[in-house]
Amino acid sequence: MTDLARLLLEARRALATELDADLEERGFPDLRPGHAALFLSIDRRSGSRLTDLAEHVRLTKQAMMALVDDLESLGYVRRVPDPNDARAKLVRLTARGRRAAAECRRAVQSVEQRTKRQLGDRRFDTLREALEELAEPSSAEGA
Amino acid sequence: MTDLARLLLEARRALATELDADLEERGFPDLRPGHAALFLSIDRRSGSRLTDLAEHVRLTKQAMMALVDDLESLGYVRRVPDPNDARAKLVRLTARGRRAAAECRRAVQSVEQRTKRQLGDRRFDTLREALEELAEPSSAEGA
DNA sequence: CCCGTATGGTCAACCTCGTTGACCATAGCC
DNA sequence: GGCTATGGTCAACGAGGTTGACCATACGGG
Repeated sequence: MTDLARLLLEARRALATELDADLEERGFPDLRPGHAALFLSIDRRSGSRLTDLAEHVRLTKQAMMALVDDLESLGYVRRVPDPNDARAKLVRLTARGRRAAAECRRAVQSVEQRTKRQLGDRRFDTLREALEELAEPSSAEGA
Repeated sequence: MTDLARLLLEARRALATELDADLEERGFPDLRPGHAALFLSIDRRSGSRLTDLAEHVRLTKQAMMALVDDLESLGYVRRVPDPNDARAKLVRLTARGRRAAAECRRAVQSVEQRTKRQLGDRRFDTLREALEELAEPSSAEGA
């Protein structure tokens, strides 16, 4: 079991490393896998709220904040006030951000395709399914 | 893909949390899942070298050191000089350590059994297999 | 016998990815 | 008009690792 846990960690790291390398090849060495998830979730036109992004990616808003801070300081994203809610801000892609988002999609696609090829569609699906079941909080019930 | 990575993380966390809770119920609230791996790897009679433990668990020796430091300060383990090699030390279970190790084995077994039941043996095996393939460094080749 | 290299353990610094807790400002209901 | 809920933010921390540098001992070859 401890090795299962370790395998989960290592598999994740392998995937992350691969995506990272892919992103770098595409000219975005400053983007890390975590950012990609944000790029895939953000609304391309109007932008998205921090809270919505966090929820979509299943992160705390604080964690999402850190990602947005990164991307903002790198010039991929800008925070603009939400016209409909003075508390909120919209995280909006800059022109550069739109390019990056597009490459992220491709990079993610590419890794996913390769993984599917490596594993075969059936095992890939089984893997995802099994992980979803394990990841559910309900797993650890029943003392 | 980014969600696959996330699932790997979450699945791992779920497993770790479950093991942690199990360990606590067994009276070892100060043990964390990382320690369990050590307990499962250590030679119960003569003890094991740090390097061997690290290798067995696929950790750097520095990371293993931290675990051993923990367990030593908690009184589960002692470092004794290796009679066959003045450079080396043997990490040896104390009496308390032996009890803890036994409970760790049971806790790990228990989580593993439950997981197998949850997933079914076939999917469990597929999962492990798939993870092993993904975790291999060879996965990310070919730019 | 002595030297160079390999190996075992250790220290220090750092990173990623995430968490919880506390707060403030604005929303929005009654 | 006040009360609670919500959006964003700051600060601190934790787990679980990594790399790099080092020192002492081991061990093989001249």
